[in-house]
Amino acid sequence: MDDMKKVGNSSCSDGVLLRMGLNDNKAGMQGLDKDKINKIIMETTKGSRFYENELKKDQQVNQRIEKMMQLKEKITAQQLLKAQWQVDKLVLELEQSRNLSSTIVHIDMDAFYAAVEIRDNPELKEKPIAVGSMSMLSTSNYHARRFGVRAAMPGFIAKKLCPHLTIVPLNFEKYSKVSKEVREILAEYDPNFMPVGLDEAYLNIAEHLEERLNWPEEKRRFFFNTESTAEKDKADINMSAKFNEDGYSASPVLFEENTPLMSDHAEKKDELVQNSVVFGTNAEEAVKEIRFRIEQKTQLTASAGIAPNTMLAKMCSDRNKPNGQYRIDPKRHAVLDFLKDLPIRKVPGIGKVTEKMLKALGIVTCSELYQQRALLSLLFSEASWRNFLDISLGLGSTHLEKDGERKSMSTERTFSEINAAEDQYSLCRELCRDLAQELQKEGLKGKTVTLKLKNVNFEVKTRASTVLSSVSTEEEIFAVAKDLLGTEIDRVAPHPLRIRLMGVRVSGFLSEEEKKYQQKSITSFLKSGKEIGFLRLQSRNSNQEYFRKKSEASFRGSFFDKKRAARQLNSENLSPNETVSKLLFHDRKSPANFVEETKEVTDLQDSNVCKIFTCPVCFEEQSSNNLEELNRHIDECLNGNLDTVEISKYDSSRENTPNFLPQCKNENVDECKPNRTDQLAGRDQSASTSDNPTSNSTEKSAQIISDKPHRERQPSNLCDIGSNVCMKQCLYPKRISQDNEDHFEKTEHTEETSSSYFFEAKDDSVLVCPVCNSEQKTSLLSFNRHVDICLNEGLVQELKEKNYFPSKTYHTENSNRIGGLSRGQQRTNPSQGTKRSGLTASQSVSKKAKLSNSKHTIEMFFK
DNA sequence: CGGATCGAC
DNA sequence: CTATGTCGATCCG
Repeated sequence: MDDMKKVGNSSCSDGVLLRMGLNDNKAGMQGLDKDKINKIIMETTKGSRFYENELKKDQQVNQRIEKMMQLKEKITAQQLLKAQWQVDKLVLELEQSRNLSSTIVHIDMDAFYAAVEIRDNPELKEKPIAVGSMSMLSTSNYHARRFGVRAAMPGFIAKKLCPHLTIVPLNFEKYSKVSKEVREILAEYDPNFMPVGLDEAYLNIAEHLEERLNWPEEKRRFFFNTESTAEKDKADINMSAKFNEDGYSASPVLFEENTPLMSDHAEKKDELVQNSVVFGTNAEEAVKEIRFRIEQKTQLTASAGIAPNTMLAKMCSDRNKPNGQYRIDPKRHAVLDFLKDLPIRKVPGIGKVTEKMLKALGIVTCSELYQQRALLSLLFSEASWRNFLDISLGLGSTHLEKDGERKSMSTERTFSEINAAEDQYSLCRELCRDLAQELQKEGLKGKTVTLKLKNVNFEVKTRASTVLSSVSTEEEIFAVAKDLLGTEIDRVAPHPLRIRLMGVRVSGFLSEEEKKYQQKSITSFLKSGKEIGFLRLQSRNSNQEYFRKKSEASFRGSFFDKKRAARQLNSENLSPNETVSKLLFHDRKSPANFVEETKEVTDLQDSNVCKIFTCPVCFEEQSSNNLEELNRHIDECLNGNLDTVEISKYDSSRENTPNFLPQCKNENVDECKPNRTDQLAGRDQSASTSDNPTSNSTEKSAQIISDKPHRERQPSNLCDIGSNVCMKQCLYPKRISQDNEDHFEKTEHTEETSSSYFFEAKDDSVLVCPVCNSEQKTSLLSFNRHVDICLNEGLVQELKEKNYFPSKTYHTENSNRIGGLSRGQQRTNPSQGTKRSGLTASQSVSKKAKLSNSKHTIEMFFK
């Protein structure tokens, strides 16, 4: 059987090979052709747990696509027409607000980590190298890429592709240092530039260009670095050659807004002789200057893109990589020309999945994306199709936003299987400790703790819990996380939880306001208590009891999880001494503590000291100094008013989604969408609707638009014009700089990541199954599976019987509520069977469980 | 709010 | 043997 499979596998790979194009060994001895790369990857990957999971994910995407296609079938011509009309109305508006006046530059260091390592160890030059570890690579040099060695590929596979590959371990400190050097240069051109990771940055050089116009030549002259090793000399020569070329290669200055003075170019040649170079005043020259200076300073090359907005600039920097640059003129037609045949995958934000879904609709290039705009508006969410529209029109951010406040902080680790609960708890605690440390560095406290688990089958789960009082210390976080972990352990009991990754995240941070409030109210509150002269005589027991009472009454019981008691008992399978006591009674500073204090104070009812109290729940000052009343108030707050608190916080922290579409008023036309009419009919009651009760005619709509001619386009990204634009903030790095734990490497991906190296057959060739001879229009991945299945008819039958091809029917079994989601079957509509394309993990657990005839449900999952 | 997914680096 | 870590956004229930 095993042999059979092996035969099947290799014949499958060969089949793929044969159909995928026959250009053998174009790269000659120096590399591998696509077929060989795919074959090797396939061979080393097949059968692994990872691979199986990839298959599953692939299937899920296929189901999403299927669902989308079904939706598409139901769309009537009329609906499409109406959508077209509406979208085009929006297009007009967007077009009107097109802003071409910014000059955005995207700088991207070439193969950054690899380049740094090569620079520091010339031995590596000319060799294929990658940076990372045997389990994961961050980047590779261009030589290695010819062998198919790419970022986000595990090292051991890379080694098979390229046995001579040298893998250099990561050295973040070094990269950071180089990055800093580069940033020093960038800051001269735009003090507000926006770094992205260590190797990329956006600049808005509009101001610089203006000033630059008046700069004397000497200010634009830069010298070659002369103190040199042999290598460096060589580099310099190459450099000057390159810039010489670039500098004089008929640059399209004709349509430049900032046309350089004639003299700029004329003198350059002479200056070169003197070991220096003078750059012109236009954007391209300025960017060449930046790249030149970067190379002189760091011996590393960068690529750059220049365009009217960030999206375009980024795509431009990709164009002439490595060590090149490209500019899109700030003209509408230039933008559209650039996009015309550009594959959507090149667009930042369009990843593997979106690409595949759009491809199913026949959309590959940006112009096709535009052509299908009406259809897309019916098939995708509003955020999505608006984004698509922006893309196809070449619209993007024309200014660089400061990083907003961070929204979450997390840490996670991958390890070889851990299945002992005890180890899992201590690991969890460790993660909480690290996280707490980082949180405190930034003075953050959050209300939501999320636990992330990945089992040995690579299935990822997250479990979150939001508490009332914010957490920030190890103990506080762990108090929440351990419960989440506990529930997951219970869930699979008596089988062990077999995990390969655990992570902890804290989110829902308090705003500055809230922090101050909390601080003030707590301290004043406690101070009040102290002045009353309260004594600590509470026994732990009574605390616990009070605690439980409160929790039962409190909002959803979310904070004081009902399961706490159960968990207390359950955790005795851990080392009793340490764990139980630590798990349960450590939280002197945990949220619980607050309640304790509350009780202590409020218990002292007969005290008669005059003080103003601030309620720790609603933060309101209490007019009464009567402790009994205060006590009652707090009780009320804890019981009833929580909703109010929650809501007000919700309101203040959430922006409303702006809706730019004029109201969909055409009731006489059929529903705009099969399913989501709500999204077309905007919630935005913009003036236009009142002015134009029936915005049916095109003239009317044109009217609407000209009424507010230069209305700033509100970008789909809400932050763009957010209220915090004015907040002058320094750029603080969001990344946790973690330098501990050498066996848990932290990697960073800088280029061509996207994990798309995995079976991505970019070619469009139709795959024909060598067994059943049918054309397979699926991905290589699915194709592979198909052939496997074909090779074994019996298996096919069996799978069919077990309903493995879920295109038809299977129902949720509420008995398998793995995710803790109580999803009853209030829906009896049979068509619901089709509605389950977006399988959640828990759902797919039930699916799998069903497959196995419910013999085992969860066990097999964590097997 | 919680959970999953996507996408970026 | 051996398939990352961190973050934001979005969608759905």
